[in-house]
Amino acid sequence: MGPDLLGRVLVRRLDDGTRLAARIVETEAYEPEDPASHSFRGLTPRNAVMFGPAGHLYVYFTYGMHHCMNVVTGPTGEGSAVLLRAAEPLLGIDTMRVFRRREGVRDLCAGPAMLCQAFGVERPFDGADLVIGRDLWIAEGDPISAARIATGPRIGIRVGLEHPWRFIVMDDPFVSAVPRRPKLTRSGRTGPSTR
DNA sequence: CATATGATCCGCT
DNA sequence: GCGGATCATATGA
Repeated sequence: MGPDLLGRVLVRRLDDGTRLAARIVETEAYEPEDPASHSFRGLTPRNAVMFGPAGHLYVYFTYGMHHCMNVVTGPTGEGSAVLLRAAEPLLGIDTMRVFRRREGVRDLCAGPAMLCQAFGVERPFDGADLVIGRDLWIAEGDPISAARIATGPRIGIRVGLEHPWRFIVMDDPFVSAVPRRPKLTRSGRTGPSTR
């Protein structure tokens, strides 16, 4: 499901009618048996939406200032979701600039928290139904062939690194920054070098 | 009640 | 490349 969201388009309609849209180029999958997943330790008020039906949005707040959004994927009761990490801005770019307080198009949606900020998605959207939603939904977009999808370790976690569940569109300039170097010894590269 | 921690970003070096 | 910002959430006393 993680790779299936690549190429699809996240769309938001603001109250004033303004439309925001961005093409998803980077995702990460989180499964219930995976210690890095918020669902790993069972259902809590915070992660309850993860255990609900697929197609809904799980929004969480972290680091005291950032929001991130996930698309729930598994059946009710399972606790699976896909984190939306980066996207290519398509519509409403000027509005995104205001929300983000950044000018560069590449600085608008190049990270999970940036994406949320660019779309104005915060806790109130937790549990939103993306299938029938009129304010936030996901359009089909253009599918990405498997040959153009690269995988690698997920970012910003300290457990579950054995699962290569980060999915990116190969050579796409809108993917988020490469992770903090795990620990370089001399020279050489680490992680999925995609830029 | 108290405290530790984080699926991050940004500014400064 | 590093560390600060900044607080909801979960967990233990």
